[in-house]
Amino acid sequence: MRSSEGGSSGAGGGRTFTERARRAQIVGCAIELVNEVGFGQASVARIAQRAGVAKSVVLYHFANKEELVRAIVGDIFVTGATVMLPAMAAEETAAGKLAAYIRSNLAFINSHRPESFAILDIMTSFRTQEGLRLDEAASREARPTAEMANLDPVGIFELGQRTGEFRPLPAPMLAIALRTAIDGAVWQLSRDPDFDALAYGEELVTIFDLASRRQEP
Amino acid sequence: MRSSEGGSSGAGGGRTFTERARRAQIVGCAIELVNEVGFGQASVARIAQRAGVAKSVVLYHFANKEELVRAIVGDIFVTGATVMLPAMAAEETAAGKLAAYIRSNLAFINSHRPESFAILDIMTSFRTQEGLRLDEAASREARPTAEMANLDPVGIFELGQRTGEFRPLPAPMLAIALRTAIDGAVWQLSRDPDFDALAYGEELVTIFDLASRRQEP
Amino acid sequence: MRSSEGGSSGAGGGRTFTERARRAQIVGCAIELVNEVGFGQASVARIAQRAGVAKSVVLYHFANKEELVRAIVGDIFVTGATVMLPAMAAEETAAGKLAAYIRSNLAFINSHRPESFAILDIMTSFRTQEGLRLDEAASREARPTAEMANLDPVGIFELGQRTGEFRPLPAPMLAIALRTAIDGAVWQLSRDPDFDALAYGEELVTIFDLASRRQEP
Amino acid sequence: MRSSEGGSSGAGGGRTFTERARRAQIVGCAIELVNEVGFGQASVARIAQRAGVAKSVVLYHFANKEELVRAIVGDIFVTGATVMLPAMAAEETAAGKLAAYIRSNLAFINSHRPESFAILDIMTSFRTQEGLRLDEAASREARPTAEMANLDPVGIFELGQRTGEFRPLPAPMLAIALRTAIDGAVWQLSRDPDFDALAYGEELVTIFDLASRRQEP
DNA sequence: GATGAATGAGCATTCATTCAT
DNA sequence: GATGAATGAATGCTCATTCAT
Repeated sequence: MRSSEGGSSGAGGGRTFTERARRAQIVGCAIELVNEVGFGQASVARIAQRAGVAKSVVLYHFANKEELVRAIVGDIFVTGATVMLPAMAAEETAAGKLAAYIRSNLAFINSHRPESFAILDIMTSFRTQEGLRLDEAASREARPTAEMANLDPVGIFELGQRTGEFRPLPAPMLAIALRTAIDGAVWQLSRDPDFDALAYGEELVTIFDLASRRQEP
Repeated sequence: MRSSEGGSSGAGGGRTFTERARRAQIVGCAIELVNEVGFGQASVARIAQRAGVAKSVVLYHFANKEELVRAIVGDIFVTGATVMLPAMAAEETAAGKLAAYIRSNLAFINSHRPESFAILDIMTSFRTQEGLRLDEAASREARPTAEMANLDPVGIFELGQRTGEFRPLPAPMLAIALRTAIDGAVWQLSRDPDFDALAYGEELVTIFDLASRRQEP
Repeated sequence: MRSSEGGSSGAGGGRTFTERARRAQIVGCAIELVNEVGFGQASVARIAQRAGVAKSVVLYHFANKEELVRAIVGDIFVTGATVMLPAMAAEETAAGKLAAYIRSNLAFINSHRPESFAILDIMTSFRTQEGLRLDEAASREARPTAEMANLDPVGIFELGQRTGEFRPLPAPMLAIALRTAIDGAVWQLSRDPDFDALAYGEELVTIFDLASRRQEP
Repeated sequence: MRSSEGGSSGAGGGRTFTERARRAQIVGCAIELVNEVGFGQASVARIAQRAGVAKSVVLYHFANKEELVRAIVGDIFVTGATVMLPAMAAEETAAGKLAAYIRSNLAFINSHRPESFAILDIMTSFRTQEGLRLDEAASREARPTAEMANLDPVGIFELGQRTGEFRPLPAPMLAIALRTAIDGAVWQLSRDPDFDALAYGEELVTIFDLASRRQEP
């Protein structure tokens, strides 16, 4: 019997080597599959088939499909945060952090396309057994998935206002606009693999710089 | 036997009054349901149940589920275009059209929340039998769904550059950023019904005005 | 879409002829199967197979397995009550009703063996989704399944005491002893088809007559 | 490799202390679980979980689930016989043995409720791989499980007739009625924990005394 | 002694779809 | 126009069992 605990934190949390390897393999195959056929068509059976294991193996390692989905999302968020948080921390000004946020996010998207497509699909398609989307469920669970919280750019806009770098602006709204504009790269990339995501990132840096910085008289 | 033709164009295209009414009723119920439980859980059976008709009635009026989905999306796009296109046409400058595009789009989202939630869900979740998303399928079908095309803001940015109103900018990228930033309102609204979508619209007007207009020296 | 309502009362309650026929056929096959392999092995698939229909047909007519089980049990109880209640009503004395209860019950068991075996198996094996046995669930449902209540012999023992026919006795305990002693015929019959259930009934009449009637000094 | 032999006789038959302890622990947990969720829901996995061991440990100690079930039933029967047989042997008359049989059986039921519930559930629900109930399988196996045989009250009724204590009566039928009436206490107790099983036993003593003893003219 | 890993068969249930009426 | 009936494929999940370590 395996497939309990659930958490995505704590490097492997007591799992054996074999288990960690299998879990990683299954998560990887699931991401690829979601990518190719969409989350709606990514059944446990097809995931198992793609991983070359029996369907029951998947459910041996993940208590149910929801756990698998959470593992996928957790994995990707952690990977993303690992890239983005240091990049942001390296900057001191709000404008610097903002640009670092955008650039590191788009670099991640560009180099982790399957993961990015998968997470966008899962976030809109997947519902927990209680009918909630994953982010809604997460916010109801007290443990607000530190990674998700830290990846919300609202803090940057608030900082910029406190320091006077930015014009007076509604930080939460700019955060929403920025986050979804970034998602636009994922959307576009999944339709056009030749889309230049990094250039798009630079354009977003320009847009949000122009849109947020204090106007010189 | 009914349920052929399929197209969403032409006011009811030869359909009887009863038929048009039934189709509208079913489409309406489907939108409500997608809204409540997500597209993944919106089966033909549940849609029929909600409409108070037999499951087979739904498939009498729509050849298959894909046709129903196309009807839903077509319906909403037409409704949206009916509001947005005149608003844009009433403006002469690119900046005016841009503001009108954003404001009319957010007004539509704000007053047609179920439709907006549904379309966002369908666009990411639904795949045709060949495995394509609806917009991908539409662009492959030569008939590129006039409405969809007209609602792409890329033309506005191109216009603004031709007239010199806007700074030199990559129009397609700004179009992506704008479209997805607008979608951000739908996302947020579906999590927080008290979100002020119109104020968000005004902020987007500000952001994209700052971000696109020619800088005065 | 079928398979709603649920109740076993009201002769066919609005169902079409075809539906009533299919339901009856499926219930019949289920009884036979429970009889042969035990309730634990009586899966929906095997029931359908035995009925010569697709598995989904069973679940088209019964919302889920629990509904099917309830239909089976309800059916048998109604049939049993139809035989037993008039037999008891025809007697005036408590002793007469008691003998009629036992004889009609054993006559029913003897002539409806598969049904009797099935109901005994279901009553001990089956649990509702909440983990309750069927009789426990029924008593929690306010609607205490009139048939079940009327088939409880406790009233007879109470009557006999009020009329003075019977010795002072704890009616509920005698009712339990009687009901389970009658079940003994089902148990025995399922092991030895040659067991003389009617003679056993006569012996039970003797036992419970001797055990309950007022002792002459 | 362990888990062969199978028999429930012989005090632990060559097993080590650890092994006997583990088997006893698993059997105990299985009884508790059957008690709580019913035999149908008592999977090997859940039994192992409750015992705090790996699923494979259960199947290391018992060749398969059937062996575990046999061990459970054997255990309980032995325990029951240990109480009941001496109680009966202490009496000389058939009436005395009869009363002792009933009283000791109900005392056992009252003080070993989980065991009693479990055995009733298993006896009706469980089928061997050949589709037989456990008692049917036992009688086909020549080795008729001494305990089971000795716990059949038919001998008492036969004795009572030979000695003239009892009226002419069909001993096997009274045995069936008595055994199942006793089971009635288990049934009732599992629905109502406050049921007075010992008083019920006294009532059964009365009933079967009245029902079997030779009538004085 | 004990267990982690794997597996295939089976489970109840849901699905979009077909078709005769 | 509408529907009841039926269906096969697929869904997520549980099961007892095997086996190498």
